[in-house]
Amino acid sequence: MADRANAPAEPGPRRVTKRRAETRQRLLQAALAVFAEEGFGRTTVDQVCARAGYTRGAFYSNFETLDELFLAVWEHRSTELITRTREAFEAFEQAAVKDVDGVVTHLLRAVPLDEDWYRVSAEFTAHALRTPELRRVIVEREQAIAASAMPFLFAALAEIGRTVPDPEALGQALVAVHDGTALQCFSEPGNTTVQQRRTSLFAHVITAYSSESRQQS
Amino acid sequence: MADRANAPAEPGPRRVTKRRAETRQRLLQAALAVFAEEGFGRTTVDQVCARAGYTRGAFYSNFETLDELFLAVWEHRSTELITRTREAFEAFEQAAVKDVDGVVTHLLRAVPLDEDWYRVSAEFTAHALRTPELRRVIVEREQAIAASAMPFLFAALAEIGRTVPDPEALGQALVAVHDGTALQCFSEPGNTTVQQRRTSLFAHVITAYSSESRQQS
DNA sequence: CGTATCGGATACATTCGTGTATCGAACGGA
DNA sequence: TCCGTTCGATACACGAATGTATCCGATACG
Repeated sequence: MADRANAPAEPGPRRVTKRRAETRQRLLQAALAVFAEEGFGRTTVDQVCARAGYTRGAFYSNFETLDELFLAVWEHRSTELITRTREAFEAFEQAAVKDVDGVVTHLLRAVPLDEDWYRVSAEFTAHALRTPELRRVIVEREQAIAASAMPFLFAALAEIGRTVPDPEALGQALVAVHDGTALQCFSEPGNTTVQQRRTSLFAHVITAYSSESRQQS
Repeated sequence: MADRANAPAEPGPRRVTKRRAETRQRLLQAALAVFAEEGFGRTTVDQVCARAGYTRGAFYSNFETLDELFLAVWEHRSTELITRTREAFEAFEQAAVKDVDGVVTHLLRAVPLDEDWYRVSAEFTAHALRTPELRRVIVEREQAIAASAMPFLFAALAEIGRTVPDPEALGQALVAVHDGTALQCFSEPGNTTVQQRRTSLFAHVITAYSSESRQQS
């Protein structure tokens, strides 16, 4: 009650220590792995902690409920992937692209296909649709993805003399195509045809949503 | 032990009665609803039985495990949807289509968007990726979908003078687009723009994967 | 260094779900 | 109508996961 220091009615932990951040991090990492293996719904607090090298005490000291952890894991990992993608794009900066296929190659190389992540996000998606306050989280994330990747795509297209009349429509289309084709690739891992079709679907969509402007830069 | 009648070492129930089929059916139906609401992973045997108006005895008399029920529900519902779609197509038989947009309209009207089903199948998908012997089930289903719907699509396209060079590629592309856009529609229910974009994405893809042959029929 | 707070470990009580074994009623065949 | 079989209900025992309360080692700070 009689807190003298800087305690303005904040019930959270007063001083966030270094150790705490480390623990939290390891729990997030472990949870992602366990969710991918067991499924969120069948995952137990103990499994996550064991995989991270803790006991259940660590969990209850950092999270209230498994749902909270699920959300944290998903947000953490998805921002991580967005960052990684942007970095990959920046690395391509000066690489020359000649045509739409070249753009697609870049795009697909920057956007990784991660089966573990697919499993987890598929289940999170279903979970979010069941939880009203989580719906917005999903659309925000999709917008963030588009906002982060599109500029690079435009730049690449501009290089080959193409412009995009309706950027948002293309963004939405590409996200849909990415999500939809991901499953196909995972369910037939060895099948190269599926992956080629994925590539050409991207090419077709990008072509359809962009138009030849004039000269190449 | 000393079974005299027609018991050729078959451990399953000898005579499948009418009541049994009815029970099974109601369990499947109830399970679908509960899975959609609670998620498969968090669903309990008792919840399913209660919703169907039974007690747990009914379940254990019809299924071994929840996983088995999950698979049964998914297979039942997805074949049901395939049938329904084909019927919808057949009803359109003589309706006149003028252009690609007309074809898309038909297509989207025949293929329903069902959020409950999306939730369940998303989770089933993740579940199947975790379970080696279920991967093939998914690809088989996707092939069945394509095989069932494509003929109608070709017929409609033929009517407006278009042919499809690579049918399988188009089938795969459309399934991917359907799956990918479904989530977008569900996460922003009120947003009509999203749905329009979905429609035009279908149109673009169909256009890109078909070519003008000659005259209309 | 010494001390106070923090963070994770441990122990405990409790709830919840499962699987099985048994019972009784409905059903189907003659 | 009667009898045997089937199917779902009920009861029970067990295991597993949760949440909390408490303890002790680690860490930050003066």
